[in-house]
Amino acid sequence: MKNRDAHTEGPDLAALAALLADGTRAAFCLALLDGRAWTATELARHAGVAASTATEHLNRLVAGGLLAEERQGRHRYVRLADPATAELIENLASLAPRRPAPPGSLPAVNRSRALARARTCYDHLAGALGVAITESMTRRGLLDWEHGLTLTADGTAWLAELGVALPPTTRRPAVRSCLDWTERRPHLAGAVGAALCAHAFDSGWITRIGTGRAVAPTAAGRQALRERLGLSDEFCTPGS
Amino acid sequence: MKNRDAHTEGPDLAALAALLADGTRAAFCLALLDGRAWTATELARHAGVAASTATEHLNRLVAGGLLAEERQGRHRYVRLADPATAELIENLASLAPRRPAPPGSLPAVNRSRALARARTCYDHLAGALGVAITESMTRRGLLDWEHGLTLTADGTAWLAELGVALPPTTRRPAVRSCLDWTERRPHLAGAVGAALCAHAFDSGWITRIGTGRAVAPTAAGRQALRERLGLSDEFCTPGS
DNA sequence: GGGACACTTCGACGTTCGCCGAAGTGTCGC
DNA sequence: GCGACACTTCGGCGAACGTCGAAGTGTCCC
Repeated sequence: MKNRDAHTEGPDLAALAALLADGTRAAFCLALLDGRAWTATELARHAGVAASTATEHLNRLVAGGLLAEERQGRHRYVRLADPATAELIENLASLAPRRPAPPGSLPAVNRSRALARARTCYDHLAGALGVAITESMTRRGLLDWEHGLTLTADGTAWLAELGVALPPTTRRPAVRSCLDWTERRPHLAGAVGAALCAHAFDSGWITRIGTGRAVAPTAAGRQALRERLGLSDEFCTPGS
Repeated sequence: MKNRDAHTEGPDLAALAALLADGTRAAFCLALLDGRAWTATELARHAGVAASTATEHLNRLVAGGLLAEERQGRHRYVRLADPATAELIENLASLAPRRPAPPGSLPAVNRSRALARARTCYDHLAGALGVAITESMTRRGLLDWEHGLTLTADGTAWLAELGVALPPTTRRPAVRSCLDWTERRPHLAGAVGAALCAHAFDSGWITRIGTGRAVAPTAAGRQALRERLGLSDEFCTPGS
């Protein structure tokens, strides 16, 4: 009989990691990083598996606490359970090895490029656009990284001037650095990152591309980003 | 043939999670969160597996990039690859379900209590002591959480007065919040958290308990923590 | 030089898991 | 009320994985 010190009370790391240690379940979680709710059938199609397979995987992810579900008639909607879960998926994604592009698939390459340009990372902006916004805010003194990441007084005023509504003080950090796994540089997350992203959608600055989590700035958005943050059009044009 | 949108270019989340989705490999990684290097035999004993099993698991963890290895004679030492890996394990541990204590095992309960009181969390202090230090620094205006976690000017001066050497500006965040999985409240991580922990060891304020990652303050440490941070003795006494 | 120690390799074994199709249930819309 | 749709349940199948012991290799110390 083994004497297993390792299995005393503590976090069951293996149980949590096992939830994500499967290509289909991982694909579901990455898809849900767009912040929206998907139906079981949508996720099955996205991952290329049978509906029965999708049901079984979703049951495990919900039971394990990573997803939350909601029934509407004959549809089963699921979403990531909470921001902490999204942050975990983001962290894992930033450290995970990259899967190479399948050779010769132009649609797939275009999708990857669109994701790299601009996407939602659960509830904030990511991709080259998200990183550019973060760097511009830093240059303009709205964010300060020197003694930890903080929103400066200028930053608070700037958000108020934009009409960005921050939620009342919560347990959630106001600003958080999120390592962008396509750009390999940080973009802004946390409550401020989420509020800025919501504002960008609400103001019609950005719009979704297709059904994925890629987004693109609109003409009004390009103008606003140029005026408010001095971003050049390179971050704002559709790629070729 | 399936049409798997999900398997286009992107992070291979499942491959990374699979590295940790096993009780033995998870136990290795949690043990290595003490920040030290362990030999293969020590890890095998800790996890209660045969040496051959340990070798095979370590090979996978090294190949997967989570561990780094070093040979010294007939000993194979391994450690966590870098702070980013440690942070990932910490994040997973804080969200993982808790494994209940085995019934009636007094040694195991004592080990859990010791870990909850004070331990190293890779390179910074965790447990009730780590959380208390963080809360006291916040009360005294050395840390500010309101617009993102930042070390204040008072905090920088305080560290200088203590003789805590901060590394030159690096890519690593100066301060980072780490959710303590025993206390369920945040403790201080990042470069400042690491420097404070190193100072506590160097100054003889804390000492390791046995071979695990539990630590305990010394008499000198208790006095220093009382004088410098106003911590009461409840955080500093060995449990009963 | 030889014995002990730390670790590795590999084949065998048992278990677990992902997948699917078929049959079923619950919901909607005509 | 019935057909279509979304989803679920379950048994079967094949693959993958963790474990170990035995045999082996490399290192140390007497």
